[in-house]
Amino acid sequence: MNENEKTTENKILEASNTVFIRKGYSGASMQEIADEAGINKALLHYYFRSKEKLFRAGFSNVFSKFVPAVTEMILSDKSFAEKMDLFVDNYIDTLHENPLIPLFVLQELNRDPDNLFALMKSSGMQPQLLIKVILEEMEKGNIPKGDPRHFFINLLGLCIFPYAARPLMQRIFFDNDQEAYDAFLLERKMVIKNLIHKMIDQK
Amino acid sequence: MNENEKTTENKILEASNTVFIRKGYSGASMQEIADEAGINKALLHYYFRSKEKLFRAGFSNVFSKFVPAVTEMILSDKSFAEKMDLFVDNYIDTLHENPLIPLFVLQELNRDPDNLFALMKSSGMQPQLLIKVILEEMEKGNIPKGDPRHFFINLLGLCIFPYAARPLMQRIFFDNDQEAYDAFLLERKMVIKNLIHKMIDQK
DNA sequence: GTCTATATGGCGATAGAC
DNA sequence: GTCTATCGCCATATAGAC
Repeated sequence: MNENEKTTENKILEASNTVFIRKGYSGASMQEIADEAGINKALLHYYFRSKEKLFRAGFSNVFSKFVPAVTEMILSDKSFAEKMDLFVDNYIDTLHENPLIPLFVLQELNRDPDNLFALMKSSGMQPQLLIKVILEEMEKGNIPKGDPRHFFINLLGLCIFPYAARPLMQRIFFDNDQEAYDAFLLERKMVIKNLIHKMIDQK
Repeated sequence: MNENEKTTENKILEASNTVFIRKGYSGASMQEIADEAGINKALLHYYFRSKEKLFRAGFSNVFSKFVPAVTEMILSDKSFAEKMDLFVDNYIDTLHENPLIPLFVLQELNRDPDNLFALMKSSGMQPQLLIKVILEEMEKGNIPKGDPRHFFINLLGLCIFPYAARPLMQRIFFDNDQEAYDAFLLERKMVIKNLIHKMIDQK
């Protein structure tokens, strides 16, 4: 499907995601979204009545991109260590293709947490499943016992932070060299997997 | 100094930080800041000419809160492991007292990275110093060799992420129980220190 | 469905009285 | 220094022609 075959609705949704992610909710304007979509401002309201409704329509789509990495990992019948490797690889790849999403999610998460939480549930994400898997592994003695929530939040922080803080980190540590930072981000797959292995290693 | 003895300028700065941190730059309005400060909108412009200038005046102050944790650590003559412990304890304490700052910084970092970078330098932060310390320890053979930037960004991600993503994490994993999440955040001091020790442990 | 034109309101910023 | 009143602009949203 090329550019001309896209429905107007799809063009709007793509454009709105681009702009909302770039500028945040308050920073984005309907005019800018219309320009990005190559249509008129009034048409946005024809399709999505209000800015808020347009935002929500696009947002669920964005959020759901990160669901497959988790579910694929949980459903696989590999060992726990291999599941973690799979998760990190998938998650970083998805982040790398959608590098602006973390900041976008963090912003929205502050603006309207209830909305975000609702979207997360409707997107089919089930973090409790992962917690359950971790607890089972602890029971089986495969990994050290502890609060699985620390484990999971460690994992997320290690993966997400370098993307959310990219503009600053790239300037501080890489002379604002974009390619060098991209390479660094991909290196992190190995770094994080090694660290996870140390976390689940029994001494 | 009680509420009445504060200068108007100070009241404005406090109010602007509160509102900017709560709503982000675009989301905050001069009217809301004036209300928060208990003064008139025009007075904001009398003291700080523009919204942008008001923002910058308050921001440098906020950012500088995180500098002491780093410098104190670097200047101490303790072992590397102890330095890391010191850093984590100080950093998490500061985050805990200013829990909204991470998100605020991340937002601003996307809106105007150059401004943020300039402020960071003028606040006296010298991340290169930490990199240098880590490299020296690697040379001495005290910690495993590797890219010190991964080490540092791991550290930051582990500390900062749970604060930046708090509204979501608290809902997902703690039934939105604020006290439970606060306790969890403070537990992380130990969790992160243990993890750091595993990172610097030579097998 | 898509456009131009416009209504309506809030925004940042300023003028000027006190 | 502090206020009220207001300017000019741009935001979201709507009306109505085609």
